[in-house]
Amino acid sequence: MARIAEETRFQLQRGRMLKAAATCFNEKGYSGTSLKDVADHLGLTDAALYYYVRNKEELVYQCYLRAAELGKQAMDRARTEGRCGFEQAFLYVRYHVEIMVGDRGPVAIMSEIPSLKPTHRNEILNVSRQHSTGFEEILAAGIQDGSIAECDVRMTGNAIMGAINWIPKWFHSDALLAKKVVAEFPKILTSGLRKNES
Amino acid sequence: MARIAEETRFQLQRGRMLKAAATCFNEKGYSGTSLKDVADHLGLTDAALYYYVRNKEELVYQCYLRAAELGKQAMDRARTEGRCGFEQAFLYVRYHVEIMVGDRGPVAIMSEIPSLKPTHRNEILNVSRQHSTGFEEILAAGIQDGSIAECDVRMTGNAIMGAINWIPKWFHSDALLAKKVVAEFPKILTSGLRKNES
DNA sequence: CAATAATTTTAATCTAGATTAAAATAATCC
DNA sequence: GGATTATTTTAATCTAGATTAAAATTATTG
Repeated sequence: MARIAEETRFQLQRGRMLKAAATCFNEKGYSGTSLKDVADHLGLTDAALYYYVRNKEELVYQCYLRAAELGKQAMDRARTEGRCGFEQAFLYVRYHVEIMVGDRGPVAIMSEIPSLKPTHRNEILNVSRQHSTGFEEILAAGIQDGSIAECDVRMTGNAIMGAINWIPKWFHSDALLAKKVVAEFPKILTSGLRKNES
Repeated sequence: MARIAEETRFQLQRGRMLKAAATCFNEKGYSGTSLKDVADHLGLTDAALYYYVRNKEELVYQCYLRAAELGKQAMDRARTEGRCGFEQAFLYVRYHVEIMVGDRGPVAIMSEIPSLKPTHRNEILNVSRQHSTGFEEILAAGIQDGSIAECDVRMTGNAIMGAINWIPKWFHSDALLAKKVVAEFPKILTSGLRKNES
């Protein structure tokens, strides 16, 4: 029964569903998107979604999990490739932004974490915390290696990641604008980190 | 019938209600907060809220309007007091952040603009657009007067305001942390704007 | 092609929570 | 203190949209 092929098909649809859901949630808000809205994007019936997900809560959860995964990928890559703290921070912004405005997106804004069921909520919160901590470590490393000026890594991390997380609020699939964002955001968000040579 | 006093009372309760609603929306998410949740914060019954607001949609709308107003106040003040573009940008961040973490808050994150009814949605979108434009003008003025380095004002505005708007996501009423945020955020968010004396 | 498994639809329910109307309480004023 | 107005509660509805079960369809496999 072609296990591999079947799983691929299933997972493909599921992936499409998560993208459609993220699009809807970002554009129409959580309360504004019904399962029918998501299903319409896929040419399916709302009931069909239940084949892929237990309920709406799980749909949201999966969207957030995907968002977290993509963010982690960006950070891992940046850590591998960057040769100093500053470079890692710069690349992280670069790669994460690239994901948010690129074809792998859209990435769902995590507006509804509180209404996830406890297990899911905790998992998402943990992953998010790890992600924040990871970025703070990059900043701290940069201060150590002299590539980043002294700063409050916690606040700086919050500021930079907030700017990134907010992107879906004003960006909606536009290739030209996407280029601009990728070109500008990394510069803008890290130019303040540079060690001042005064 | 003491018009003035009565209106004061009404408006006081209404103001408390908006704060309570903003708190709930930010902490429990939109779908996660029922009118009963908001009412509980005030020691009232859910039905009582209908004396102050036509329905839930209008409650959200009022919260957003209040958020927009507070943001505008911060910007107006910064424009008046700042002596150059950079100073205005710095003060705007300062004052807006002060509001978001201070006693006049909390400020509701605008997650559900799409589910507002058209008139309300458009009004909020207009005000937001004006606000963004206002900040971009400050940046442009700073570039003109030489206090801010050349940059893409649109992207820079999006980055800085995104970082500010995201604050309620991780900040929850904590006086000590609030002090830190007010001390750090303005520096962090504007240090990249400075004209490089190289 | 028959059989089995995977996917989707149809057609009902089911439900939390928003909303409403009327009654009750509290405040204010002369 | 009695009358009038403001505020809140009680006790029903009402509803969009989530959920479910069973049937129909489509794909896959030997």
